[in-house]
Amino acid sequence: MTVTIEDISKKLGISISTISKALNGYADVSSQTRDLVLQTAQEMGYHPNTAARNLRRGRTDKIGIIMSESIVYISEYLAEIIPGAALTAEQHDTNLILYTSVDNPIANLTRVCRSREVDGMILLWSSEMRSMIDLLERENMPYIIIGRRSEREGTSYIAPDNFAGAKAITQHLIQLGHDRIGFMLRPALGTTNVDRFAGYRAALEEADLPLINDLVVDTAIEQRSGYHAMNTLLDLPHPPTAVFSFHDVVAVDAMVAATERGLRLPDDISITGFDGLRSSLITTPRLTTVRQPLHEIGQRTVSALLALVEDNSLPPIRELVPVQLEIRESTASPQHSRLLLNSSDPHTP
Amino acid sequence: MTVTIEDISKKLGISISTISKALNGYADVSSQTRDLVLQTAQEMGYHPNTAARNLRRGRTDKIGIIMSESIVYISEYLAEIIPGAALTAEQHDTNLILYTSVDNPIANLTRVCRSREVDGMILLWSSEMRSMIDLLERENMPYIIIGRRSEREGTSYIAPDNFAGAKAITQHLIQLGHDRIGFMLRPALGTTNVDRFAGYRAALEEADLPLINDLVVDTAIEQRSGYHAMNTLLDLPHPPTAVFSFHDVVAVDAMVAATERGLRLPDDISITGFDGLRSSLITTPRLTTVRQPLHEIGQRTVSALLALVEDNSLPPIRELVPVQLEIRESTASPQHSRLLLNSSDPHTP
DNA sequence: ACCTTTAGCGAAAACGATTTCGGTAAACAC
DNA sequence: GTGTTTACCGAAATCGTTTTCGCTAAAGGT
Repeated sequence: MTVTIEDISKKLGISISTISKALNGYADVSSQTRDLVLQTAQEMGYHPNTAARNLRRGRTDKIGIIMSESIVYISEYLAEIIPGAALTAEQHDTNLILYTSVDNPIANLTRVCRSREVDGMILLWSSEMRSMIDLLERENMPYIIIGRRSEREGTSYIAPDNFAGAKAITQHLIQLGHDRIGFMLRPALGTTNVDRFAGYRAALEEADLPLINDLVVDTAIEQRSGYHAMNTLLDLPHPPTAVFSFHDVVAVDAMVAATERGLRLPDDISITGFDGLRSSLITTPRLTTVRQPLHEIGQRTVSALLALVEDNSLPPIRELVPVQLEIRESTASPQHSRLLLNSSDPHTP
Repeated sequence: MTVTIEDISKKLGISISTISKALNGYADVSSQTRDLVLQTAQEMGYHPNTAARNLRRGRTDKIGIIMSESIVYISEYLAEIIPGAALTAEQHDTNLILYTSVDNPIANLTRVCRSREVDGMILLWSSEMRSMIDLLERENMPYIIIGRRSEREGTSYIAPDNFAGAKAITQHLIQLGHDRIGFMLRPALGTTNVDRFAGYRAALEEADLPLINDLVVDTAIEQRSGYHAMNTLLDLPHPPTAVFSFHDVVAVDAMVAATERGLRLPDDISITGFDGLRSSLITTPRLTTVRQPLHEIGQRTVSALLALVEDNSLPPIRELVPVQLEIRESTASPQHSRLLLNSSDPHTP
């Protein structure tokens, strides 16, 4: 059925070892036999059996990417990261294996490590991140965190520059004339949340604007949490004229809430997103946002991980990838905002 | 480092073969030693080496999904299919390997087949589909097409019921009172295009409405092709009052074109999508569309493929998955459409 | 003419599991 | 007491590679 190295050996009357060496570019084989072997292998359609090769070499040329149940559904984000990662992997003769750890992530990851199924692991955000890293360290499995800065010593990551992005978009709002700018947190997202909030705060500080606690509200991962957060802000006696949403999806919810209250976008209230997903392009008005180069993040993550696979004693790789402010139509000057004229009753503007 | 079956053997003073048999549930091992082995394996954190097991069993417990360069970027669609597939695979102790065949799909797929890297293959739409199938047949590799009906004899597929969906959404427009309904084709998509167009035509026929050739326009895969198609329709001396877009992304483009011409949605013109992607939910107004159960399609595809892996002599598996009409705010009665009042000059309604 | 290097090749040992086949001892049949 | 079954176990073959090590013959050095 499938052609093995032995088939070539028999056909050519050359030993198996020489065949293998010819195919793998060893020096102790004459160029004459090498050419013969190469050509015959090609003709016979020979490709080395993956399992046998992996077993002998102790290497699989596969890297895994593990996603927790919740992130499986954050599809827009993944949908851009993963192609970037897969394409880059393939350029290095490596493939991507998808792991979804629904029931028991740690047990699953343990199996993957101990069965030596992959050479390295990409970690997406997960609530079990800490114990996953513990495990990977114990098992001496190379890994890298994608899309999220980690403060843990020795870990590698490729993440967007959330601080710079958040600062830039806040400055944009300030330049438009806003001085009451809401911020929608996402505490569950750890350093991502910390950094974006820090960028927001830094921009306010530099402009000598106060940080107003009432204008900072939480959002959760569940659906439509941006809708509720927006309503909370608009219920304030003195609501903001601009809102920096933690990310695009939340911003879309927020736009719905604002529109339902009869507010005009962006004249009455400016709303921004973050991440630059496709969603941000098809709202009306289109969202001003910060675009993460997700495709590039996927690429660089794989490159970095493969470097770690080559040499696991490398110092940790930690990169913040520059992001891009995308000014669109969801932000404007607050000068004609009805929220300013009659701020005590935003329900009937 | 990693614990092998031999380590257990030495520790317990039991032969390797007995260990293996205990682990794999063979009958000729006493329940006493079985328990002992199982417990010891657990304690030692033993997991069988994947490569060794694959080599011996001639099976990898991996299935591949191959996507062509172009589809890599159709992210919203993939983003729902793939999680469904990955989750289901994992429930069957199988994992998904992602292949992106950029430069040379056939060479890539050949390698995957001949190196026996996977047990089966999922095929997404690709322009090279035909030669891929030829190859898979030759190599006797189980495969299934996802998301697209195939007319080729002997092939298996899981696809949405495009005909029924298209018919339902056209009937919805007819019931609203439209009698000039545009249709945006996507000839590149083969049977998908054929079926959706057939559904459209069937609905017209049943309602005794004529099929008007001018109202049927092409769209291509490139960006914004829906924008141009919409303009073509609106430039007609007698434009349609409703447009059935081939899919949601095209519909979004079409909405932009209509809005730019000062038309009100849905009063002046009704626009529908197809597929029910996230995009369709966040436009203003939200798109009436046909929702494909993408997650379920992913699940069923994997289940079917695994069945074929078990027994490749099975008759082909061909399923059309029911779809769901989602009526939202982008469609309405044409009774107040300005396109009807002044149909010769839609530019200045 | 003798010793040393070099080029090219093949035998054989891994890699870590699964699975076949035969063997032993106890249980059973008669 | 002999023959047969049964329950349990282990030796060894096997999957298809890679890689080490030794061998032969030719080439080179003096």
